[in-house]
Amino acid sequence: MMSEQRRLKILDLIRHEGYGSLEGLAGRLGVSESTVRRDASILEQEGWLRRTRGGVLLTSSLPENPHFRQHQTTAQAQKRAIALVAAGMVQERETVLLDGGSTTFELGLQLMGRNLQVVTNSLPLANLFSHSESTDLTLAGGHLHSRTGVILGPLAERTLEQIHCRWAFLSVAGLDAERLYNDNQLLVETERSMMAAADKVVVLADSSKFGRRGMFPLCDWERVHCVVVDQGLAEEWRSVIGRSTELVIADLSPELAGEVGGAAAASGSSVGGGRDGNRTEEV
Amino acid sequence: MMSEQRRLKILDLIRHEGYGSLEGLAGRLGVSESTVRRDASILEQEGWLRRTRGGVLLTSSLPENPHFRQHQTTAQAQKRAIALVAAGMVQERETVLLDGGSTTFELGLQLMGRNLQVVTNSLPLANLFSHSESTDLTLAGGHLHSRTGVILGPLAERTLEQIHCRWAFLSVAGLDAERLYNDNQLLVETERSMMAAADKVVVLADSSKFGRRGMFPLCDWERVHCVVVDQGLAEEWRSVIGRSTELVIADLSPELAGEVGGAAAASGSSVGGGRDGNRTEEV
DNA sequence: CAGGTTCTGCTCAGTAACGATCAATTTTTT
DNA sequence: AAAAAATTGATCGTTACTGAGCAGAACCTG
Repeated sequence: MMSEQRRLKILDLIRHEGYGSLEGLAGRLGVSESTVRRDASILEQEGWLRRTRGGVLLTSSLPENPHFRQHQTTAQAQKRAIALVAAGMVQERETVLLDGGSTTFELGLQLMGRNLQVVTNSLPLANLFSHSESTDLTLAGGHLHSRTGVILGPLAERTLEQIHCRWAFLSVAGLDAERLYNDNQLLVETERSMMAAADKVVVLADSSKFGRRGMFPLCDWERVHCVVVDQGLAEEWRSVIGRSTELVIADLSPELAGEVGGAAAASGSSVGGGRDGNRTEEV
Repeated sequence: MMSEQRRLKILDLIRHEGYGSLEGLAGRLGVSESTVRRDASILEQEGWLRRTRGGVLLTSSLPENPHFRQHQTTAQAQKRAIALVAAGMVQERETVLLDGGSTTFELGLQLMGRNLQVVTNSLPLANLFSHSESTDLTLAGGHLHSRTGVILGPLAERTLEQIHCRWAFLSVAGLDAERLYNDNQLLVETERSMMAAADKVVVLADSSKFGRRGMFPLCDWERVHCVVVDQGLAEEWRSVIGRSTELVIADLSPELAGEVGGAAAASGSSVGGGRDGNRTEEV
């Protein structure tokens, strides 16, 4: 039996019950307990589940789609933590605009199966939602940037002009005290259209992005209502973000990871922002 | 020659389960494990699947799509014959508009690797070309019809209004002596936009579609420059098609069925059409 | 708090799978 | 028809995964 497939099966097995004992899993999978223990450690590192004594606990709601487990990067767990918080902001039947990028893809995974209207310019995200019964999907038209799988250009902007959403979740290549950046001219233009189309603009950025600048400036902080970042963010940055932007830290602490249902909301802690910040979200 | 087909078959085989062991695939394909291992590496490089120890996993970027499922059914062979003829019409560096549907998907397979600008409203086709270096891809925006993987609606039409192509290859649900039909209102509207955007409108229809009517009329024959059909077409139909439309029969001669590369041109024989037909294509 | 039990991380040897290589075969070109 | 190229399958040394065993830590239980 293949290890990767077995790990998928472990996730599948605990999806419904939310918990699985090491012994039980070993029996059901036909492998030794050592192996399950090892798998559990790996899956925990990747942020899929949390180990408890004698078993494992699901941390995030998993999509039905069996092909969701992408190549695992070290930053994957952080990205998932960010995605969990962001998913908690969104309420049923709202409209959500999703940018391309690995973190927004994680958010897509968390949003699967919910009753939403999703708009995206990302081909991987479109594939993710393409079979979903509960989620309505609208795709931006335009030129496909083949390396990243993102649709860009004037046509995409034209599409986005026709649309209004409650939320826009964006990726960036970097951000500093003044503004945000991305590395592709067309992408920047398209993202501006996204920001114009949404009530609330949320930027998803892992902590490594802070202090890094991209080739093209995207916008100033005033345009961004909220930025979600992992707990790796250095202290000095927590006060730097402009006063109109709320800063949300997505911790990956154990007791919070235990929250199983879609209600992963409470796992973020708002720390930044100024007196007049947009604190409307119950994060 | 054989290898490319075998790789397609590997994708086909793992599409159902989402994974496949090297050993099992080798057995089912009747080749050695070494060969499967090589194929798997190639397919992984192309982004179709992910290798794991002992087997392969389908990549999330390629959703289960029904067009692959039909192995070598007779319908499949006919569709491929039609696609081969259609692919032969297109010259390098031209612009091609591809509708959704199983036959146009086959055409997409035939066009892979060629130097073209492709426009489509089909998610499966977008995925097909998304890895391609040689083909530029533009996607129509709009609402994704999840059952068929096709993008429809006013937004798509808005996108298509901005575009002009040399060729439009369309699918239909049925056609009779007067006009062509499809079964979805939105699809019909979108296809009309496609027809308006192209110099040459080519309909790909296997012979079973003739005499069948769909729910919504699409257009009359005057709007269609060419229709490609398999050799199963009954004699009585060959003279019925309107005089402005060229009828091309795609024969399924053995040596042609093997032709995979682009140069499948000579396999069609033009028989229908009237005195003033659009005979510009060298089929 | 003591004692027993369970669980854990770790090491280690056996095994299965891997990539690289090369000869045999088929296909294509000259 | 001969030469060249590509493809295939077998072999081999290396790598990665697996399961068992073991010492110590964590968890009841009285």
